[in-house]
Formats: sequence, C-alpha cells, structure tokens
Amino acid sequence: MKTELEELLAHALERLQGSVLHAPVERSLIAVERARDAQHGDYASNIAMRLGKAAGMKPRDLANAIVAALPPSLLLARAEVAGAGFINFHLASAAQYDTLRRVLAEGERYGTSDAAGGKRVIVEFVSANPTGPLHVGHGRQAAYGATLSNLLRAAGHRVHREYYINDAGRQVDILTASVWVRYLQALGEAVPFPENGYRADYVNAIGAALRNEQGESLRHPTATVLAGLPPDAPAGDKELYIDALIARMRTLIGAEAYESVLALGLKEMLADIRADLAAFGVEFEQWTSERALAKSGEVERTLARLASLGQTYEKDGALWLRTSTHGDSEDRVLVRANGSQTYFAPDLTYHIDKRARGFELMIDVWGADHHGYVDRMRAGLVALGEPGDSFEVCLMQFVSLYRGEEKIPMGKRDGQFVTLRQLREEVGNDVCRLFYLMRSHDQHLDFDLELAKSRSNDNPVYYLQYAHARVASVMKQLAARNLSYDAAEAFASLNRLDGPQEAAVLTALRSYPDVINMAAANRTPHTLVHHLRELAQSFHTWYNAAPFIVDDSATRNARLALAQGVQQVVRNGLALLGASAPESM
RNA sequence: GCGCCCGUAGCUCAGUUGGAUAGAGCACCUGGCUUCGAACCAGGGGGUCGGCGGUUCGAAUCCGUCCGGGCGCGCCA
Repeated sequence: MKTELEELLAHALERLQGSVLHAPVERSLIAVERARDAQHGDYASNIAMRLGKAAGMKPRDLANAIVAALPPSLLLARAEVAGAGFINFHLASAAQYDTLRRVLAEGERYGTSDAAGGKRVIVEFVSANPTGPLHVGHGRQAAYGATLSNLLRAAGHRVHREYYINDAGRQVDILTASVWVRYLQALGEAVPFPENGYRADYVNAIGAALRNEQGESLRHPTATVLAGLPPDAPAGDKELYIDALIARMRTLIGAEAYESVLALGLKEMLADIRADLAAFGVEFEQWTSERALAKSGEVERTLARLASLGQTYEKDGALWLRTSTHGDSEDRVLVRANGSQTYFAPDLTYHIDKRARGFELMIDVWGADHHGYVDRMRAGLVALGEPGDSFEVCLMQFVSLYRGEEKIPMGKRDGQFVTLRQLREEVGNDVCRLFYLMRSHDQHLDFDLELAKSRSNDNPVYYLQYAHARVASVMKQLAARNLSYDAAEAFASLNRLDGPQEAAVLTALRSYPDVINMAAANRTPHTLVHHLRELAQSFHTWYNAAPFIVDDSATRNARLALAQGVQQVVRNGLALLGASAPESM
C-alpha cells in the first residue's frame, strides 16, 4: 500500500516538473508513512516540507500544488494538506475492505512477499560451546535467530540457518578432562576435581556413561594421575593445573582413547543442545564443526591466501593479519609464536567458507560481550577481498532472571546457572519465546519468572493468544446456534464494517505486511510483537463494542469475516514468533 | 584511558530511520458480565525524553560535551 501511494506522489511530482519544481526529485526522498493518528488519515507524506526550500515555496503551498497534481486513484478517498505541510491520505473504504479480502484469500501466506529480492542469507546463531547445556542467554539468541530467520524468509530472502560447533578449542579439552576425572571418581579413585573443570551434573552423567562404555580400561591409580602435577588453586594456578592434567590424561590413556572420551563428551553435549533447541522449536539447516574444518586443511589454505595477498606479516615470532588497514583498531594474531592458531584463524576460514558456499549476506547473532570482534572479522573478510557489507552481526544484550524483586545469580562454572531447559519447563515455550522477543535485542532484558508464570492480565502473552482463541470460540458458538458462516454474503456486505472500531482493526491488518518487511529489514523481531499487540487490542476493543453473532445475516457474516481475518493474522504472526495459537485456553 | 550498547511515567519498555498534542503494559483510582470467553473493555491521574550546547521549517531521534549504568579492550575461547 505504501509503495502504491509513493507511486502516486512520484507521478504528481513529475507533473509539476518545470513549473513549480525545477530539479527532478530523487525517488528515495518520496516516502509515505503510516499516520500515527487516525485524524491524520491512513498514510502521510512530508515531501512538501522536504522540498519546500529548494522550490522556494512555503511547504503548505507546495503541498497544495502536489495534491492538485495527484492522478485519480481508486485507492484514495481524499488527500489533504495539514499541519506544517503534511499531505494526509485517506484511503477509500473499498481499499480498506480489499485488505480483508487479501487476508482471507492468502491465508497463512498473508504477510509474505518478495519485497527483499531473494538474497541468499545465512543466519548463524546460538553456536554455543558444546561444553555445557544452553543457558538463558543462549535462549534469547535462539529465539531471536529463529524468528529473524522466519522474518527474512517472509520478506522474500532465501535463508539458511546454521550452528557453528566450537568443538576444537581448549574448552573442549577441559570438558574431556572433567569427564575423565568424574569417571575415575565413579570407579572409586580419589582424584580431586580440578578447580577449573566443568563442575555441573551433566559431567557426572557423561563420566558414568564412560564407565558403562569403557569399563575400567581408562582407569589409572590416583597416585599415577597426580604424580608431579603442579598444585591446583587456591594454592596454585588453576590454569596450569588443568593443562597439566589434560597432558597427563593424554599420556596415560593414549591419543586414541583421549579422542574417544572427547568424542563422547561432545556427542552427549550436542545431543542435549540439539534436543533442547528442537523442543524450543528452533531448527537449523546445518551444523558445522570447527574440528572438522580444522582437519580439512581449509585453515591453512586461508592463511596461504592471506599471505599471497600480502595481508600478513611476522612479528615477535607470530603471524599477524593486517586488519587495522581494513577498519579494525589494531592488527590481530593468526598464528602464535608457539605455532598454534588463534581462534580467529578458523573462524575467519569458516566465514570465508560461507561466502564460498554462495551466501550473499552473512548474519551472525552474537552475545554483546563479543562486540569487540565484529570489526576484526569484517576486516579479515575484506582482506580476503570480500565486501564488508556481506557480514553483519546482531549483538544480543544480556538476560537477567528475576523471581519477582529478587535477581537470580548466574555463574557458568559452578553449575548454578539456570539452563534454557529449566526456564522452558518452568514458564512454557510460548511465554519463553515471546518474553525473549518482546524487547529490542540491543536492550538488556529483565526476565521476570513470576510475571512470566502469572496467568493474570499481567502477562502479555495471553493477550495475543486470547484474541485468537476468542475468534475460535465465536465460531464454535455460531455452530452451536445452528448458524454457519457464509463467505459469499460476507464479501458482498463488507460495507457493514463501517464503525471506528472496525476501521482500527482493518488498519492493523493492512499494515501487517509492512511490519513484517520492516522487522526483517531492521532485524527487529520485537516490532512484530508490538504490532500483534496493537492488532489484538483493536480486536478486543471491537469485540466488547459490538456483538458478532447478530440476527441480520449480512452484518453477521461481514463481522465474522473480519474476526477470522484477525485470527488469521494473529496466527501468522505467532507462527513467525514460534509460539502457538490455541483454539481455546 | 579507548571502543560499543543503554538512559523516555513509580516499575518494565515502545516510539515506524528527523515529523503533527511523546505512547503501551503493570501498579493506582472510577465504571462495565442473566446476551458470542471479564485471560477482556471504557475512562482518569502520572513526563524537564539523564544535563547542557549545536545542526533546521521541526530533535526523544542527528552532532558535540558532561553525568550515570552495562559490556569489551590477550600470542584466552
């Protein structure tokens, strides 16, 4: 609808060319927006104010000239000049009713379009280290990434969702050693648990699984395990201790057995993460392993390419990438003086691989604590000849959990953190998804469990679902009264929807596709939540103002058509958000 | 010290890319169920948009600066 009106404006401005206006008007200046206030019609344009100065006219005079030059259109009831020089468009009622026809004809496709032009987009999100279960912060990233993907798809992009498994770093070795210690303990050895190990219950479970799988074959006496190791914290250095323990484990059980323990730990953790996300309604097209990438030799090829492009140099025995010449604040190390790669080398390789797979746009969803790495990654891509705007990061601010007034403390290593699974089980998936998505992603999120669990009208989730269920209930009531919905009569009688409440509902239905496109383009799922709330509000208001099941069949069917339009759009919106649309609650 | 994010009603937050009288929910007050679901609706009070400058027809929005909060700033991941 916006674009149609912008076309009309463009025509009018063209007509004024040479007389009132001297220079042609750039198309990008011609913008039509939804009017904020119903008094201002349905849409409004500020074009006369923007052009007034250049044209040497008062904005209001120019606006009048533009309105006079508007070509006739069936869409418009009228266009009028108001305020400082706004042009307000009032849609013809026929255009309003066409919205409803479209909603009902397009059904679950209403709101989807090809507006964005079908780019191949890869959205990478969650990508948590497989060293523990997902926590509530990952949950926010999961909800955001999944819904952003849905929105991009609805807006016409071709979207590929991907999880990058960081299964190659030191953290995985620490997990492996933690599992082994628990295994030894389960067999009765008195090996103390390392200060820096992963302490939570899931490690015990994997240790027990290892015992069932391997029996005593990986057992070594406590004294042998600990012999000559440096002291652990608090007396010693916990980092030195865990590294020494990892090395000891390797020599005692051998590289092959070590790999199998590592593989078991990863398998168990990934299975847990996968199941958790699936239960949350979050799916991926692909899971890519850093370990596999490292073994493939791709990283070395990337390093060689960078070298041949003259983008690297050696200093202090390390290999550096010239990221500072591409927008980063300083150069970064790719290969340490000891010969090992930094995490940056495989990560950059992974992103280059995404490009090689044909993705025009890479969107990464990261925690806000990683913001310092955005420039580095983009600079690395640019150094390899990729366009800087092919890479985009959505930074997610943190989540704080509250139980009423009380803040719930979260710590990673001590096993006290609240997992996504615990959260989902406590408040339910629908509430969880919507609470995560209600707030802007660059806003810190206070997640109140008391509020989330309350079934009172404190809880905004039910407000949306209630609108959906109410329509279902009306349709049931209709059948109970031995009546049925007559679509033909409804469509012939849409002019019965002539009250202010109906107008508000129609407006909310009409702007839904624009909201989808904006939410996708701006990467802001929360605007969809807000719009659905507006739609539900307009519906509840109307519902309370007018009965739907009335004796006059033309009015009845017209109202039922609009109610079903609301139900359809609420259902579509909730689907994008990953929440259910219940028939009754 | 440097960089990024944030500061809007008592609380939690929106604000359509610079527009018209700054909006919701919660909380508080007043009304509305013998009629389609009251998990709802109608109405009311509540604001120096952190402060001060600037840009322009017009600023919560853009720029500068200060104050306050969060997160980063490794040859850790």
